[in-house]
Amino acid sequence: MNTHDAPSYRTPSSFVTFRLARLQSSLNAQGTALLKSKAGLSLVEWRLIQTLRMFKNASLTEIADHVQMDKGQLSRKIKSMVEKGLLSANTDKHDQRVQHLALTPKAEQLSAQIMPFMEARQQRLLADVSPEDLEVFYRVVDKIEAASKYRGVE
Amino acid sequence: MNTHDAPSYRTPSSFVTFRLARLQSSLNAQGTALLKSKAGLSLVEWRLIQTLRMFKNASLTEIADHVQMDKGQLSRKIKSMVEKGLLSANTDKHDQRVQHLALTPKAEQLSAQIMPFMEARQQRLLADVSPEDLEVFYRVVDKIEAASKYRGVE
DNA sequence: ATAAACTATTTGACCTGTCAAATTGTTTCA
DNA sequence: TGAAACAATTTGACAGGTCAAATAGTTTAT
Repeated sequence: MNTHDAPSYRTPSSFVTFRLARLQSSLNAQGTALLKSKAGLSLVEWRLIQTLRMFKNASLTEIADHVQMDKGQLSRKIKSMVEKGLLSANTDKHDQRVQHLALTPKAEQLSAQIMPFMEARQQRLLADVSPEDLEVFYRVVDKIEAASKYRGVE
Repeated sequence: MNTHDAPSYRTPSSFVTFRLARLQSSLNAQGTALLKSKAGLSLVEWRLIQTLRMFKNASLTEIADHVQMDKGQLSRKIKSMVEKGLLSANTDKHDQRVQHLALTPKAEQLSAQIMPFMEARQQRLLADVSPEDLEVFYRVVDKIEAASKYRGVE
């Protein structure tokens, strides 16, 4: 139907960033579909729930640090999750600006209900990866992430 | 300032997907900043330019396949890039639905101008990664990506 | 005590990503 | 041929992401 020219020099996917972007896009789609079908949650909601399961009573700013998410987005999302009955917020005694957030029983229960599916998914994703390779993989991810903080000055 | 409870069981970042999402978010921010400062391009524009440098005269659908991008988004983006003078489109002789897209000289020139910075960036990102580790890394990325196509049926 | 500096959160504006339906052109096949 | 099936692209609606400015509360330093 069409004839592409042969790759003249560097292909887009020889950029790590291209590969990772494509991977991420595919993972997002899979995660979104799974969460929606199993629990009617969005990926962001799932992430917040897991983060709060781990860092109990965290504030918006603390969550933002952990999940690397925009505070504006977070503010709105938290609001909607409180309205949906997934999160409860109560004001810090000493600093009235900060709200400590916690999961409601409803959210805890939803989380417990989906967790098996999400863990099964993780295992499927890594099914063919040996422990040694996985270790290398994480190490490389860490290195790339560290380098991605750099903002060039040249 | 606050006391987190100790991680009770599984931390969010023990999910590969969390780690990758965070990495991606950081890479996006870096790439966006670099492209904006060096050439006033968005990440998506850069990606399209590179894709068209590689697959000359590709159509929207072909590009969508390569970069794994939504056709709707692509349609709008292409339109705006044509308006900006970055892309030229001409209709296929045999099928009037398809437009073959190509870079304008302006886009070629912009691309050449930024390429050194983008390549330098890639090298910085991978500076501390040995070739062997990188190979393992890419293999794992491929495996995860393959597994991410799966849509569970349970 | 109080103005200035700082911090947490919210809000507004705007761009990107995703899904589904609509539109337009092409092919198949009775 | 011409209706049905198909394919490429566009459009609409809406969630997610990013940036910057606004708001509200707290701390610091005089």
